[in-house]
Amino acid sequence: MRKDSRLSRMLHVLVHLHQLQQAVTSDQLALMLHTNPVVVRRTMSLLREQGYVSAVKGHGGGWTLAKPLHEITLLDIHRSLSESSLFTIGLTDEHNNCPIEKAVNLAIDDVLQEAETLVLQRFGEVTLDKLAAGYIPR
Amino acid sequence: MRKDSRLSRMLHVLVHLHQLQQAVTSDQLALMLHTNPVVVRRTMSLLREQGYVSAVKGHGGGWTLAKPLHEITLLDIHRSLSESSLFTIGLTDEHNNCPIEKAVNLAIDDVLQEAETLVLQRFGEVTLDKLAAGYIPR
DNA sequence: CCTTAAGAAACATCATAAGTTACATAAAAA
DNA sequence: TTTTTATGTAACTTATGATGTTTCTTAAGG
Repeated sequence: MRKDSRLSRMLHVLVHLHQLQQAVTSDQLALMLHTNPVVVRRTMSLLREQGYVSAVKGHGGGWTLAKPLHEITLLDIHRSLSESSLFTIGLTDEHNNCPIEKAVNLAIDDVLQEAETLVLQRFGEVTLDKLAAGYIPR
Repeated sequence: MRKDSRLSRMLHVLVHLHQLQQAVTSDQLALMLHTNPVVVRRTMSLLREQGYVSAVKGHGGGWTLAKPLHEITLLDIHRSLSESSLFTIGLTDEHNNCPIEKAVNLAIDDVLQEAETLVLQRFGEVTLDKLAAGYIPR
């Protein structure tokens, strides 16, 4: 299944922005991420809309952090990037009146909800300054 | 992100197989799932390889349960269907010597591992006879 | 031998993150 | 003012893997 690596990429970018302490262009970030500047703008613009970075056009322009790392969590970035489900598992909804399908979906969804809650909570506990310092696993 | 609905579909099929108590053809299952008999064979054959169902060719043939529902868990079926990750989030591995990328991946993976462990454990606790009886959420 | 069914190979479809092209817009420098 | 540098954005292409389809083979009962 295709993976969404935007969270990983953007976290990487944000910590680098913090360390460089100056505006970095989309072209520079694209080189860093082995990708395209338009992909960088597209993804970074989601973070700009939520106030985590700002962009300046023209000479000397580029991207800078709009908040200190310790005020940004993994959850903040995750939420900025995606409204879609965390899981590759999907439910079917083709038999509105079938009690078996209902029970199956309930059982799967029950577990996935619990796991999603856990992931979001953990993501909310990790601020980006912890990544800059070299993350220590639990 | 495209979802994998095979788990949901196969659980649905297995509980129906139990209730019908007779061989059901791929064509019948395809009608039930609003899909194609070849898709049914392809997916069911993964369960056959693990000994959860058996298939008989020819007249009166079709698919039957090879184990009682109470001896099959959601985890069994999930494992039979997929070796790939549960999550739509992927990590990047483009900068072998970048400590920031390492820290980012470690932080994300740490959380996802914990969540995956939880999901697999919960899936292992749910036997299919509970679905047949009408699943009651935790 | 005919019919019914699974097994299997080869190919098409679909959705979406990622990648690309092209052009508009804004700001600083020449 | 003109040029250069940068983001903003629309439109399109590509890659990937579950899903869907076609076609043929194999096996079993009648």
